[in-house]
Amino acid sequence: MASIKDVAELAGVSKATVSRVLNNTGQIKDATRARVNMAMEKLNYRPSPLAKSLATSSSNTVGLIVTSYRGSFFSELMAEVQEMMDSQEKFLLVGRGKRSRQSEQEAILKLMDMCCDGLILHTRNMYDEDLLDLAQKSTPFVILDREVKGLENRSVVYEHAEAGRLAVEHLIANGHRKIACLAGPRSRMTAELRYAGYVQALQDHGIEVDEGLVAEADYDRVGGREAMAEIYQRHPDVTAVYSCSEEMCVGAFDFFREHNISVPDDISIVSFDSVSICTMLTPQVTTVHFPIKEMAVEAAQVLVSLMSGEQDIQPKRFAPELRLRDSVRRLSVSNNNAV
Amino acid sequence: MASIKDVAELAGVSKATVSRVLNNTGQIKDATRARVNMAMEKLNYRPSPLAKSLATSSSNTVGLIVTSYRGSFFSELMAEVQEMMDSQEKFLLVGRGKRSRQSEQEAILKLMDMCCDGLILHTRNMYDEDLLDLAQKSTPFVILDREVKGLENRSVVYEHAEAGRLAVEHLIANGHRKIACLAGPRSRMTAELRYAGYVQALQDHGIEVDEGLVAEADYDRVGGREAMAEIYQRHPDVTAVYSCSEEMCVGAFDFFREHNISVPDDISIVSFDSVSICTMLTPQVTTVHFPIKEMAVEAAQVLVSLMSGEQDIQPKRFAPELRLRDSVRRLSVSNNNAV
DNA sequence: TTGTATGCGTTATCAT
DNA sequence: ATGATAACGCATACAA
Repeated sequence: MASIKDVAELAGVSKATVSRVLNNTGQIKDATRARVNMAMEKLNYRPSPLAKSLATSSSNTVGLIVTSYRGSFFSELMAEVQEMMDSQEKFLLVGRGKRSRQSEQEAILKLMDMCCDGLILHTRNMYDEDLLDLAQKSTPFVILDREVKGLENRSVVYEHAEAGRLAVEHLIANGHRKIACLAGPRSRMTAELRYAGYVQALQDHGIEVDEGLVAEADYDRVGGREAMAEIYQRHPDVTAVYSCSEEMCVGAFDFFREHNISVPDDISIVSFDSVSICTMLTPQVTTVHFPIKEMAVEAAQVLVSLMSGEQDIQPKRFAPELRLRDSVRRLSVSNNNAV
Repeated sequence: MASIKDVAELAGVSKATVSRVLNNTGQIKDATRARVNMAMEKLNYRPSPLAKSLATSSSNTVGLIVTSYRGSFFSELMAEVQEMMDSQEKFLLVGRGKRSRQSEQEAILKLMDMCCDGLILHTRNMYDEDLLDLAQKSTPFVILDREVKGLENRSVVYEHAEAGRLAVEHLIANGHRKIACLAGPRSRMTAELRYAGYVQALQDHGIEVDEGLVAEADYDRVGGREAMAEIYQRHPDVTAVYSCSEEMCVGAFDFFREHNISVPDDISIVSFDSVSICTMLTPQVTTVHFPIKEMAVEAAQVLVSLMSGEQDIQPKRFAPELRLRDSVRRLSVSNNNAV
């Protein structure tokens, strides 16, 4: 608990001088620098980040805000951001906006109170206007996986709709017409976009959208199983499913296992995927990859640029990519009872 | 950016009074309290946690230290701890000790510098003596998944060896004798214990330990696949495998898939598991469950008790539990070419 | 019930 | 090249 004062006394200099050697600022005689360093050593001195932050209104810290701490998706995101920040000697603070607009805003304020030098926002419930308001404050931030008009240069985005279209297109190209959709919660923009991609692909091929083939779940495993069950009950004749999250895909497999439905013989499936859970299933499932790691790194890099004062940044946009595996069967024309 | 001073002025009181209403301390006339609250409201006042921490040497914060941010194991741990701390209105700070003793110590010091009120340590490389030293300081902490002599009342432990024994015992009970072991890194105590359980079970049944059936990997998926390949090459006649981590189990399944080896027809497998990855595989694999979530909650609760000054706490001990599923086949006696 | 004054551990401005 | 000193925003012991 030695403070800068103790060091100063032991070294026979003033606090100011100690502060200078600490921060390598100003000109210091080698001899005194040595004395100061000795004193620090001897006292086992550790500067207080709290005091420093209070004095400078900065903290060598960046904040990451997410909606949940659960699952590999989050941990990979966090890991990538921290690793990027390691090179900047910055510490990562993470906060969680539960499921409400207000909660997310509070999390942000909390991190700002702690004087984070920058923020990465992977939030889901705040309004665009909230973000616009936030941009008025001085703390730089970048928005992960969301495009806000007016904040394009701070948004790291992914083409969810195009990704969904790609996935469903693949199913259609393989002769499928009765395609189920395991959709995410309507309230989430990205879920809406993924669903839009489904609709788009069907329309492109003149296939009517049948609401009975669509079921909504909370992006999670049990939700996926239940949604799959629901659809199967209504449409035992589905030949393929498009899953909007990897967890729901696992849930679908749970259902298939329980009912002895074989993939891809009895049913084909394509899923979104970000932490490769889909490659653990048997058979490995064909996916559209959502590159959360790369996006996290990009967000971190953009933030670093922002914090160092750069202005005109054009964050990379991430395009979807289809990863062909073994969960899609080509439907022979005879089986094809479509349009 | 309004400070307590601004509030005081606007309310026409002293800073001390504002501080009092802020912390609900002392006696305050309702009228003044109201004025102060109004002023806070009007100024959009937010107390600075930094200044508060500096003044009080506490922060309403607890620290969690882990070795890696990757994977569901970590995120579930973090999520559980945060949820427990929510009820205490405490914020969670998380730090990462990379892979060295020193790095872990630094992470701890860093969190202490931030004035964490308590620490949960899920570290792997620090020495027992380091922990003993740490106990001299005033910051309370609890050790997760490690038993340190002299710190039993701060250790939340799991019986890894017994868990391993249980798993292998199950294989043996089903007639297996040639049992491979996908072991974790020797350097990790828990890996060592899990391996010890393997040895114990074999010895209990008079089965000789064959080093050729054992391969070490880094607890991860690719490591598991490689280890499995290695063993298979040496011993194509293995009938069962004991996997010391769920990720390695996934890796083993990768190998099986590549070589058309069927579970449990061609080979049986039992694995450690903590975030239920093993239930995503086909067939679902029989596991010994490592209850990370429950242990995280227990650790958090013990820490809360510690922080509130309680002394004689006896943390719960966690016993292993076998979860029977579909990855183990009973070997008929005729197939049994063992001792 | 409220105010004054001091300290927490830094940085930073202004002298010297 | 170095020292004195005033912030930073809060808590708290002591007065009143």
